[in-house]
Amino acid sequence: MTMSNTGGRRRPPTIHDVAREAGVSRGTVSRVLNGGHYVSPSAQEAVNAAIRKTGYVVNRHARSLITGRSDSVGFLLTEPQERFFEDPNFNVLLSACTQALAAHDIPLLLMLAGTEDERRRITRYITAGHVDGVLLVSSHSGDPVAEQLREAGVPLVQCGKPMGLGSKVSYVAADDRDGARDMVRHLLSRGRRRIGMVSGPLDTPGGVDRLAGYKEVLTEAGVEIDERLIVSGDYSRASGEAGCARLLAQAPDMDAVFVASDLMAQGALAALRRAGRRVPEDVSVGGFDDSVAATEATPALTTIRQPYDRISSEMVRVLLAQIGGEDPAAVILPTELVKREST
Amino acid sequence: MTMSNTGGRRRPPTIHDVAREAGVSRGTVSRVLNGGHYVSPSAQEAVNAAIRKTGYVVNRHARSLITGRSDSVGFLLTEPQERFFEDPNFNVLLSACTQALAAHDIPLLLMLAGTEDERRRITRYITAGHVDGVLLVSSHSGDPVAEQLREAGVPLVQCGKPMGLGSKVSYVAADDRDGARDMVRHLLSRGRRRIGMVSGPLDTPGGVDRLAGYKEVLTEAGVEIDERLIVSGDYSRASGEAGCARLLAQAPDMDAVFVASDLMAQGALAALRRAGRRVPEDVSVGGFDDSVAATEATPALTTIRQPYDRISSEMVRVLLAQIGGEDPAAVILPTELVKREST
DNA sequence: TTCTCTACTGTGAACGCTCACAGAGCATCA
DNA sequence: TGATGCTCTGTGAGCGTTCACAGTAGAGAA
Repeated sequence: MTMSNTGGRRRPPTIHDVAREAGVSRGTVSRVLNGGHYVSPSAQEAVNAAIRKTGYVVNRHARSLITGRSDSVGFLLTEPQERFFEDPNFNVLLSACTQALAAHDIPLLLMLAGTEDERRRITRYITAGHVDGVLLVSSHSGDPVAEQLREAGVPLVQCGKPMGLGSKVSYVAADDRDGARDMVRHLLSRGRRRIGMVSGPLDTPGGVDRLAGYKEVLTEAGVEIDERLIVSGDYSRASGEAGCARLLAQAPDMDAVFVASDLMAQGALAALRRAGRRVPEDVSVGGFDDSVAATEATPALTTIRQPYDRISSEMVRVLLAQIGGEDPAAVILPTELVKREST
Repeated sequence: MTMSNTGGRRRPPTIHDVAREAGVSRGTVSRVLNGGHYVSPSAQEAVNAAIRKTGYVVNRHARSLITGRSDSVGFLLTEPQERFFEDPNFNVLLSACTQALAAHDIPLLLMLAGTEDERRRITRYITAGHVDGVLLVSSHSGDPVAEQLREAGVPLVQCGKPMGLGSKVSYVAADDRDGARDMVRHLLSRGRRRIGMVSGPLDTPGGVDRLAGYKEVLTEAGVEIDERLIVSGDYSRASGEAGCARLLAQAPDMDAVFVASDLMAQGALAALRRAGRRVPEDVSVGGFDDSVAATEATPALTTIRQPYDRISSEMVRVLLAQIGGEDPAAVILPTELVKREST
């Protein structure tokens, strides 16, 4: 009669139906559902059979209403959206986080805070308790959203080291400084001495730390730091191109350049090509990330691999621990030099 | 005393608190929350003031428990994950869908069905009613997940035309055939006659339709269809490179090639470069999608713009309509020729 | 006046689950 | 033997909403 055109979903079985089917009470079914402690093996078995038979799936809304947990997690991106489109790393991160959460049966809610309006709406949504915790991607410093969430006591794990170190916030990051050291040592081992650097934004720890590693190794090796060999970009391809062009203008004798992201390195390759420099014969190029941009570039980029899969799983691990009541934690993961054609 | 280290969230205000504050009953508050019909202006005003004062946010779990709706939507990707990493279009689609839903205050749950196991879990999650509807990205034919969801009566909108046309399922797609026609006409207008094609997979409507458009225009123009000028790829960069190399081997006199995706076109450019052909002097290259891959390519690609932002907003519109009880609908959106350096 | 209709408001009962509690059965120990 | 523990089970209450229903007040018609 009232069969709707959408196919007419029928009322799904409740815990009551399962209890009746198994010949036990709601309480027992609930106990089986939540770990099965204090349940006799026979009841356990009967309930599981009843669940299979009825096709029962727990109603998360009802559960959340009473537990106060939502059993869901937000993935919040406060970067400008274009970066999301452009940077292949976000995809890996997002995908790996989704999968890591799925293993715990926790859905991921994607939240994009582009405009001020969205930012406000999302903050309200989160602080209202509609997610248990937040995975935050925001490399820029002084993110007001992060601060607000922290104040509201929302479990939070940031991807990448946050700028204000005073605040006790969880984060998972690759060892930027050490990665940079490896790359510059590698360039030195190739006989390069006039090594340029296109760093990331200097209001981000990633930008600062990679530059610090670069300077550290050069100083160790007795190579003079030349400020004309240093510029900074914003991780976009275009800024890599512009930055490298500037380096070439300021220091025409540059024989290598360490670029703080693969995407910027792609841009740098374009600038070098336009300037008629051969890579790696005239100028070696080193990237950072080991994203698909590195393998797609011509020539393929030597780069520093950031273990995004491990970063993702650690972010999820730390977040769930924090939701479980543990203290915030910082995790730094090792990077790896990946040699390809550009050096 | 029991202040937890997470900062101690306090109990959020309920509809009851708002009612007390406003001096009205729960029912009145609820009515204000849901459209405000049959509420006096004075009560309306009092309730809104109370909401602002208490910082009340509706508890979605409680609401969902009684309405049966979850007020959330799943974004389901059944493609192999690598495509997700590689193809910039997915980002645009995902991001635009998230934003379009956000405008309706509906969160998006990201669901990646890579393995068989995940597929099963996700299907159960969806059919249990934990989302009101699903935005599905799956260009390949005979997707068992789609079929299962359709049978379960879950509102569903697919991105791209589905293969089995018999089944009544909503979809939003660009006009592939017409886009292909525009591109081939454009190549003809550049004086090209030996026009090759690297199509998409021929078990997808996109693959079939773009090839059909290609053949149609050539036939109209009186140009003979030469099967040696036609190969098919899988939309990946690598397959574009391999496909174009094969075309060059089979038909060395090829003077243009229409490649069914920008990513494949990037590969084709690489193959042409390696073969020593200049683009566009010796061979014109046309892509499809107008993704960032098109502007990043050297030379920048002439391509067919798919209106992904409109596709996204239409997908959301159609899905919400279907959740609201309307019949499934198909939407075909026009494409646009974008001329750049490669032709 | 009385009756009807409309605009508005309050109340109790759900929704499906978890949790605290009480209590039953059984073994162990003084 | 009774007290004490342990394992296991059922029951009622309640989470924060919405919804159906009943009911009130005022305007207009009979």
